Amino acid sequence: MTDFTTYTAVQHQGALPAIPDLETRATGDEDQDTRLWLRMLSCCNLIENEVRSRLRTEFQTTLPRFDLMSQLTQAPKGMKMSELSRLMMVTNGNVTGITDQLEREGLVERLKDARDRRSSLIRLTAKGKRTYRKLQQAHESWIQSLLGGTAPTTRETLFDLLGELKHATYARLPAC
Amino acid sequence: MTDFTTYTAVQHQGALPAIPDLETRATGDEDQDTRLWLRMLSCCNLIENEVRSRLRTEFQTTLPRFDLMSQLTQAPKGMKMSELSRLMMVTNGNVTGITDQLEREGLVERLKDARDRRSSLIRLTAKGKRTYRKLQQAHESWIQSLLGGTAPTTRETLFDLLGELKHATYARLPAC
DNA sequence: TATTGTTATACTCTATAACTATA
DNA sequence: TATAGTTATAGAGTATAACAATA
Repeated sequence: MTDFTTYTAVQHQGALPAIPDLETRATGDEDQDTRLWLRMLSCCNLIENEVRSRLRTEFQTTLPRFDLMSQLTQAPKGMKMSELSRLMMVTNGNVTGITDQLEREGLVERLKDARDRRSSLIRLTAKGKRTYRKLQQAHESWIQSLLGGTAPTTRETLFDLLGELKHATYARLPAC
Repeated sequence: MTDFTTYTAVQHQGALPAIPDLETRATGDEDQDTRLWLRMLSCCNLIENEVRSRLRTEFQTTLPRFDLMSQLTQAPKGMKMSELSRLMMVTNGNVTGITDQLEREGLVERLKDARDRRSSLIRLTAKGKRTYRKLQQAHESWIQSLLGGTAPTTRETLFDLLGELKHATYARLPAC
């Protein structure tokens, strides 16, 4: 094993350009699982960084805020904080913080749950729905322009195989 | 289009368990690119959250610090800050901050570049190399246990297709 | 003038833990 | 006792911008 030969350099020699990212740290002797992981991570980071940057500069918002609003579109009657916390995989305290921001801007509202006075239900306001629609459309066009270079068969196969991988991985998380 | 039917629920009905994550926000009417993106993102987040958590609890460190050390293993004679910044895709100021932390702990050292006195070269110390080796071994075993449930043919195909996607996406980034 | 790296600042996200109110 | 949500705290990462030293 040579610790200092980059995997990227080996694979791309004379053909494809080297991409500066996480994957360049692969050294050629990783096991196959690690190579797959680093490659998937670098794909995600390329896109995620771009999306975060555009959400910030074009809409003055963030991915977690977009995510929270997105979750709420599926619960027109409102969603409990604890449910949001579970779906977003962050702690209750963090959901409170993000909700506070969105509430101050009039994008979501807290409703009292009559059946359990400890709980509140969060839902999008009319303004929040309008705002989300714009965000979602912009997001979709960004993704299309970033991924549009991928062949449809590649995309479909990837989608299916990532589904397999996701479920295999999920089942192996200690928390499950 | 129905805005409130979750894609996850539709796809998994009666077969696979619903996984609480970003992908649950898909509503069934996204275009194929967006569906692929959300699925890839949720795969990454499942693994990344687990890795971040274990780096913190088991090694009191973080992914960017691990990443920086990892980049340095490929430059035994040292790497410039600006090169690190480019590879890690973060700003110079942030590389300075992470380097400061690692230097305080004796894991990396700054060397003066005789040819350009503005620059410094960063490299792993002996202690840093030992620490990195432990981290890398733990990381590899975590990934193997998380991805080990994936069939080898699935893994190989994913690896190749993600390579395609990565290069197609990279070419479409505005910054390029 | 441009580049390398540092410093300062402000902000978001995150985890942890203590706390209140309710069940 | 347990649960839902809030608050407080501390820390990390990030972007932006001003700055010094050097090229």
